[in-house]
Amino acid sequence: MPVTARDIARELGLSQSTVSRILNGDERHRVSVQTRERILATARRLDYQPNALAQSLRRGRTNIVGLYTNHRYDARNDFLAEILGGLQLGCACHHLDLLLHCGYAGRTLDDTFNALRDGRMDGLFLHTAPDDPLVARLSASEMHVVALADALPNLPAVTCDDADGMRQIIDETQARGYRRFAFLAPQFVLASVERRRETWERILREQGVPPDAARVLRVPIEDANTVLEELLAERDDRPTAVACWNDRTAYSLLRACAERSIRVPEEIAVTGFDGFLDDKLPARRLTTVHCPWVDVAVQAVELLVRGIGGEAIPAETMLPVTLLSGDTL
Amino acid sequence: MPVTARDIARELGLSQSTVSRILNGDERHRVSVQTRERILATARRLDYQPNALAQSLRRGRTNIVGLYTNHRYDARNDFLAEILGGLQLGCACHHLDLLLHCGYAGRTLDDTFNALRDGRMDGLFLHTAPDDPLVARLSASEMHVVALADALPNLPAVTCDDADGMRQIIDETQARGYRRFAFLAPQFVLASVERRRETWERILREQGVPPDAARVLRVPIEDANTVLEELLAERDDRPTAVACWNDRTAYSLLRACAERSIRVPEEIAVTGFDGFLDDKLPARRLTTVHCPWVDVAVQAVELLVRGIGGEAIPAETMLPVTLLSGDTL
DNA sequence: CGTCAGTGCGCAATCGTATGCGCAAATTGC
DNA sequence: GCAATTTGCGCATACGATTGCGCACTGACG
Repeated sequence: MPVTARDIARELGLSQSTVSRILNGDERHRVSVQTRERILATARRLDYQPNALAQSLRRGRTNIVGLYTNHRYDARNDFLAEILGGLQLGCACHHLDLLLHCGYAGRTLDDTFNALRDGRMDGLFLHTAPDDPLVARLSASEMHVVALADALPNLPAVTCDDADGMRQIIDETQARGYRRFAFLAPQFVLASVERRRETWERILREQGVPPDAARVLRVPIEDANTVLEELLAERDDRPTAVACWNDRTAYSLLRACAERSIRVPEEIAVTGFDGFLDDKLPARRLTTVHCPWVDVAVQAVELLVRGIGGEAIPAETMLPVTLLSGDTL
Repeated sequence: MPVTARDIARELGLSQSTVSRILNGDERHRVSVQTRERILATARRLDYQPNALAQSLRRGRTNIVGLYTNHRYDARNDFLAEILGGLQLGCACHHLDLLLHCGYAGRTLDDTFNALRDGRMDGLFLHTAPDDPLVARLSASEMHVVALADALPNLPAVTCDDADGMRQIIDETQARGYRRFAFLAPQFVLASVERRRETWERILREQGVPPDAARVLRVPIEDANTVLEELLAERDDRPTAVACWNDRTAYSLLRACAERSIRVPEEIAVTGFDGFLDDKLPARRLTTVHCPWVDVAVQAVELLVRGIGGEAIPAETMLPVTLLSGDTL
């Protein structure tokens, strides 16, 4: 059995409340120096560790923040790894720990929502689709929430300036004289991706590119190859500049090109988005946009902490991105 | 303010204990059907959600398990991503959530240890070095712990059969006639890596390979290139078959070879270890050993749950690995 | 009519800590 | 020497749930 504050009190013939006050350094409560020392010594000797549950229950504060995402953690999703690393960094600064909600199969929306508001955490980071019903439930609740990477309705968010990144890619692509374009988007909906796509479409339209020379293709996350090969199999009006929604998709495309002996960037230009993949991979250096996801997460922690502290926090915090020039454009 | 069980009781003129029993489906406590219905209806109407902290405090069970690792979560560490995905899967089956301990700068060993035993979690997954002082502290404590991927002294572990994987690699390498060997190990100590290295050294020794034809090189995790280039710069007795401790290191080596126009596998054979990196990367197919880290994590959850339930659990659970044949050997 | 089983529910302690308030003893002030 | 203050600490309750035990009432049965 763990040692409690009451054990210390009993041992010294004091009351539990006095022990508690000493251990918390309560200045308003006067205690003799000897008593203080005895309490501290005994606590050390008995290897006392306050019960965090009892403290949280009483204080109304757990020092735990949660992360909910509808995506899977795996090696394919290096984005989440970056976010997680950043959250860990940020949380460490504020002595917070991070609770990952593990949704079980057959859970309902209510189950999930309830698990997120049962008092175990002070605040929540959210990464999901804008139409996830959870978003509405959470924004209507008392919960402190910060959305990560993608803006969500009625919730504060920390994002990257995707639109600017996409603009830089297009400028560069146009400057090099490419004229037939494609954008590879995922099949699921992410606000940031849609923002990139919209920017891409708008700029090309503004520059007078005809609609049939600016195609958007939806790529399934698990099996990208089919779509990519169909794309490359086209003979005559195959796109010459393909902007991919993320680096992984770009790498898949590069591989497909290599297999068909299509020269990059001579015959086709390829660009990615994210820019955190290890450049030590035995791959060519991809032209991409670096999104500072670690910083995004760190910022998000700052905001959530301020939100929990009662401050108002800005609706959207957008971090700048930078173009990484490789040799695929 | 959240609704409590007392609120429901007050609303209905009942006692809080009756409300609690109904909501927990306590069969031994007889209650009229009408009362039961009224309680359930009111709970629904008031959108009641029991406070998890109070429940945990009383029940002595939090349904939270922790993960402690001394490594960073980031895109370079896809191993952790796999583990995390597996833990999430396993936890979901048992309605557990996962608490990531975020160590803050300047924390002492005691701080960390105390944070792990303050009652917030029922058990812990551990991934660290065998000489981490935390290991001894934890194995001496009452905490339920399962080590992940690497065996740790006096703690149950779930691992992969690295030795067998390494044996398969060596058999294949020898069969193809390579005669000068090197093993690339990381600079930090991981039990599983040392096991791979020992197997590698032992088998080569058994097969009569002279010691100077079986070299072990320690590679710094952050800057592998220097070591790799020194290795490749050697002219005459450069190794012809290099076994890397993981896939990332192997990919780095492949890249270094490509830059120096060294043909793989004609001039040098390269093998990896882990086998979960996306084969959609624009890289050649690496010969490697697939370690089922997701399954390892899922197994670990099963064991931890049984340990928490009071069952004795086996000291080491070793999962089989499989050789993935690429074209680099 | 007394008893006994069964029904329906509440009292109160407990988990371990935090904290407002009060009270006795010691000290000070005049 | 008496009041006023200060020192040093404990009582009791709260946080929100779980749970052993007991009590009142009802109906049945002999």
